[in-house]
Amino acid sequence: MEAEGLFERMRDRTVSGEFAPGQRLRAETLRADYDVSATTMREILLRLSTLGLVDFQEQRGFRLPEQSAELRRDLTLFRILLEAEGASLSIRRGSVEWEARLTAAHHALGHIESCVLVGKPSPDLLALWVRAELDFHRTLIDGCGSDVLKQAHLAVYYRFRQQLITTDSGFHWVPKNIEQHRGIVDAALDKDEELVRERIREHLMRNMTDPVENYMKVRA
Amino acid sequence: MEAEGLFERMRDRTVSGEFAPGQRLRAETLRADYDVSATTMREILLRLSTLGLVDFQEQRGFRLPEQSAELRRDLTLFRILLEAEGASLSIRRGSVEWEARLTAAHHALGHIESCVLVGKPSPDLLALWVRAELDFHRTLIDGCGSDVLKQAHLAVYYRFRQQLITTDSGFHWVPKNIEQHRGIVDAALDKDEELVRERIREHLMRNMTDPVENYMKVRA
DNA sequence: TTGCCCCCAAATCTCGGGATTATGGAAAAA
DNA sequence: TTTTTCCATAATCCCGAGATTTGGGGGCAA
Repeated sequence: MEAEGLFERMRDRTVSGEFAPGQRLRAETLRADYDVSATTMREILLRLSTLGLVDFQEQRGFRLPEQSAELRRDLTLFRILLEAEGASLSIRRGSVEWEARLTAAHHALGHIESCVLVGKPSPDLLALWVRAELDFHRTLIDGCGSDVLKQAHLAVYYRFRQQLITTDSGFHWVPKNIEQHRGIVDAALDKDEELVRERIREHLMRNMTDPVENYMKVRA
Repeated sequence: MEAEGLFERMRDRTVSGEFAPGQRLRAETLRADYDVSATTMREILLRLSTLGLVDFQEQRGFRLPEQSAELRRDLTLFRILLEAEGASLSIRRGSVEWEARLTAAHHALGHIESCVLVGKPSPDLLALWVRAELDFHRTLIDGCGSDVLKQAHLAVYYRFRQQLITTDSGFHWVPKNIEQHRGIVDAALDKDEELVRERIREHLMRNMTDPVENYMKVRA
């Protein structure tokens, strides 16, 4: 079976909220889901552990990382560093094609968030939103010209998402999210690097200032 | 056999210059070096590929990444971003214990570089220098309080080192290196964040401005 | 009751083999 | 001579099973 698709699918599962923090991930159990051997599944889990999406201890197996406010804060600050720098570089390099893609990604994300506002929060809609949000933030730094930065950002994004699998079921933060995204795009199109940095910082900081008590688990 | 030690040993080999850029890394061949099976070695190589230290293509095996000036530039700029930010944060948090460790790491590195100046460049001395240089740059950001930043820095450092395995055999750059390291430490002890950032940038930029033609392969 | 040690069930780790796929050279056609 | 096709060789990839280690429960002594 194609191992590369397996890797991405398992990566998505580790950040989707399907597993609880600290839960053991037994290769022998997961193997049945894709009809592969335990060895192959172990391979996947080892690779995920290199990215920090799975905890691995020799002779003691795999488990999902525990949640921690400090790690959440750490990942948030690092995302701010990378996205602020990446967006700033993207602006400085000034590609019209990048601006077009950014507005497109923002439009798609905004559309989904509008749907969230009126309709009921369904798991499908949440999945769509997660994908659109990732696409938006990746596009934001996509013109920076540094593959290394983009690669590091993607890795930290997944860890960040994993730490936030307990997300608000009421979507009460959506209005402010729409406003912040628009603000970032506007500042980017104005080529105001400092303002973009500040608004990215403000936008990502939200995840830390909102009290954890307001969050509810969403499991598939 | 203990797989964790294997991983670190193979990681060091991929950045030591033992293998040529683009060289194939056959699990079946490498397995003999540690008396393990090809499966175990494949596991190690897969993990290294996640870190970017080994190229992996399905059904086409593993190989050492090619050298490229663009990648070297990219890694350098990213190191500057992380080290400047990490050092700045370390200064801001102002731990006396961190300052002590920084001066200690600088002293150790300076001692080795002094030996390099007088003696002949031996492979052992080169290995000592590599270790001391890594230790110095890790210590520089060690007080930043962000495990995520430190982890990302270590990962990019290894990729950077791998791209520079073709290092100057004459060590003609050592005097300037000593001067730059001292300048960074002095600025750090003065708690001058901006100066530290500028000197880190200058120090790391050296690896890009020096023409590649001046470098000679050093193989064990 | 408490603490320590031993033993057994369960899980992990490693291995060699077999199925699948890429590679490279030779032969045939243009 | 150059290009294309084909096939033998060699490597990769995946699997099931055996060897090794961990964790926990029961027994014995204090």
